Amino acid sequence: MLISGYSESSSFNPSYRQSEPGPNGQDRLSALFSGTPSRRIQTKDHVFCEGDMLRHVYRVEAGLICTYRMMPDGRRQVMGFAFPGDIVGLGTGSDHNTSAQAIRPTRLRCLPFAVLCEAMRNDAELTATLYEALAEELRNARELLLSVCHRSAAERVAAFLSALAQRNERRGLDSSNIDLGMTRTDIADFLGLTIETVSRTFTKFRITGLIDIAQCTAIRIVDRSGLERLAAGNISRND
Amino acid sequence: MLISGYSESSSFNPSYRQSEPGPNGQDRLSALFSGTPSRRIQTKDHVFCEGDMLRHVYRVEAGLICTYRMMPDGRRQVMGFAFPGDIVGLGTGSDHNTSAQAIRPTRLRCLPFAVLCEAMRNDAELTATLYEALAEELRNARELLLSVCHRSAAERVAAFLSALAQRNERRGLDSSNIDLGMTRTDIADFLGLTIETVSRTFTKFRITGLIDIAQCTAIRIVDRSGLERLAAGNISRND
DNA sequence: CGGAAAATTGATAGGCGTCAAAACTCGTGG
DNA sequence: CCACGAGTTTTGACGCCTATCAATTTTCCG
Repeated sequence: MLISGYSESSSFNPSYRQSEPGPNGQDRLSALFSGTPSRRIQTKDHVFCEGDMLRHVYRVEAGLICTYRMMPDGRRQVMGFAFPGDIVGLGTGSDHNTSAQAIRPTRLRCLPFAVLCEAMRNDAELTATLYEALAEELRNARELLLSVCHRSAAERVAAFLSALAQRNERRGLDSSNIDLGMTRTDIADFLGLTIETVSRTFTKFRITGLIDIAQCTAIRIVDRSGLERLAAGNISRND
Repeated sequence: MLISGYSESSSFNPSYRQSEPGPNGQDRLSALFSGTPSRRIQTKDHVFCEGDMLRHVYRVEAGLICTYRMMPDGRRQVMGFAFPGDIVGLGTGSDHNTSAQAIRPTRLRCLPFAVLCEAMRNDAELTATLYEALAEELRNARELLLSVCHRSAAERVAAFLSALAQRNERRGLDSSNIDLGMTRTDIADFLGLTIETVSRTFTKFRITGLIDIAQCTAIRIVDRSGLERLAAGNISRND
């Protein structure tokens, strides 16, 4: 399972750009962002809402953003979490089709969409990079769909924790001690479960020795391979 | 709910291309396809498989394609159905991340990916069109995620039938008499249900007067607004 | 310290998956 | 034209997983 839908550096793979190994689109995107003003927002503040006109594209500098959509009946589907380095707001039409909300104090850089469009018009490399970022989004959305549709609660939570561990690993952080940074509600809405089920599953993992829970939001992974086997569906559901 | 993940003409909305109303990228894409050879495949034949190298992009001329991914445990998630006019195979990295299989005799046009890339490198309009097609994919994947995660079986099936009716309507076809063209298994794997549940739901809809089932694959919609209310979740689940 | 929000734990019920069998569809060949 | 058989669909019985409702405990800040 992938956690963040948005362009994470390590996942770029602009395959259809076969030649021209020179300065790549990612660098150019970084360059675009580096000149922009930064903005600080508090926990629960919205970056944008579903239906808002698309004016800016954002890059998370610090903090944590979650993107979500609401159902007519008031339920919420979290689409992904954007960690520092991730880009939020790409790939919509003229309007945002998700809402984006900070779930802890966050610093963002804001790139006007018009500037990005103008740059894309003159820079095929940059366009290719954004195209790939979007393709990555799509892969993540499909991955999430698979996770949520065809997995038990335990498998979903295990996959979620594994993904966080992998993420920390890629970033050179501690892959055993995970700071969730989000509430049970956020996790539940991401995994298509209820907070009670998420909580019970955490407890079960603690009892079976897969994890340790120091505080609600600080998880220590004790048996990583066990967690990954469970996530992959290789363990009976009544474990 | 949207049925086909892929670029359907009516859904294009290249918002970030603000100027240049001239010949648009869609026309250019059509032009690219019109020179390609066409290929006929039979029901159950694969167009490509998950993990295959990305060599071609396809446009469905006639028939019906379904794209899907497999879970490690053998379960299948249908990602979408591609009807005539839809494009299949976009937006992956260097490999396909879904499989695509004909579920009835189908005719395709095959555009070599290298040709498309070359064209994109020289044609910002075309690139913009493909970018939008990808964004549309992403919207559809998210829509499907919402459908599948937070809706009851009846709501999902109702949404599915409504979407088919809307699709027929947009195409100027009969919006009441729907030819599914797919098996219960395909529908079940798309909606994240079992074939038994799909079948039972169809039966319940027939009994409650929402639909008529002439043959397994030929559905007549009797109470369209009822179906749409149900799809929207506005009716109690024990209806 | 105090109060609100979040998390945990428990009891219960119901929807949907699973297993099983019967009915139906449709293409093939006699 | 009818019969046959494989594949698909329908129907039924049953049980499990998870949502729901409810109460308590813990966490987090002011």
